[in-house]
Amino acid sequence: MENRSCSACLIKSKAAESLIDNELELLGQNCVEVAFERGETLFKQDALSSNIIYLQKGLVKIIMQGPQRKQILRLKKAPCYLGVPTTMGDKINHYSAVALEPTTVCFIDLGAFKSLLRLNTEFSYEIIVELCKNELEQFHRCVTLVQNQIFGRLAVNLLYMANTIYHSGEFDLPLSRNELADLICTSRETVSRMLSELDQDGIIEVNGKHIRLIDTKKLEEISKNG
DNA sequence: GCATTAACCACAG
DNA sequence: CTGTGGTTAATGC
Repeated sequence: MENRSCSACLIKSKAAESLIDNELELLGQNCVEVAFERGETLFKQDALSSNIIYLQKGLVKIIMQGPQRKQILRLKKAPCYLGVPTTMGDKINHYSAVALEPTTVCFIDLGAFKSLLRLNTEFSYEIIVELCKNELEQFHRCVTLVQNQIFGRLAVNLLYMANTIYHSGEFDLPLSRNELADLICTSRETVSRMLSELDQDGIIEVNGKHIRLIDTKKLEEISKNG
């Protein structure tokens, strides 16, 4: 197997920035880079997991099969780590990850990852920070989903895509209406209706998957009150 | 009661 | 895969 030269990598994680030469070597010997197309599964719920995944480039959806239906837990954009909780926390994956656009990831051997956590405290620290930020985001998402009405939930997620994922008020939805419904816990019909209603009210412009935010102020209001 | 919200069903592009 | 219309159940004045 060809060794990765992680030291030369230009898209190192913040944690990996703090690794020294021989640690990067260890990482390089124990990781593999893989490219995925849109729709391909990076890892699957219920499968044995023995890798930590570093999402180098791209966008994925994290999904969990519930008792009733599929739930989209959240979208994750590179660069970030995936599967730390599900790989460290149990033998099998508790959720799946599917690419939403061409995506590049590094599969890191769990043993090597654990070694790095022990060897380099700065590395561990950065991993903990990332995990904590994730947990906070999840808590907020949870409260939004439970307490906001659907307009509010939709608005929050449109703003998230514009601000955090695409850094633009104009973007193409990476999800179908159905998936968007799975993300904000509603039905696909309701998503369709709400999008056209926001369009009619001149708050956003909808053209199939293409979205343009027009009245961001209003949308923010809806995201807080609706 | 009456209005609102949102799910479910059916059917058409 | 989407959009729309009708129906219905739950909840709140």
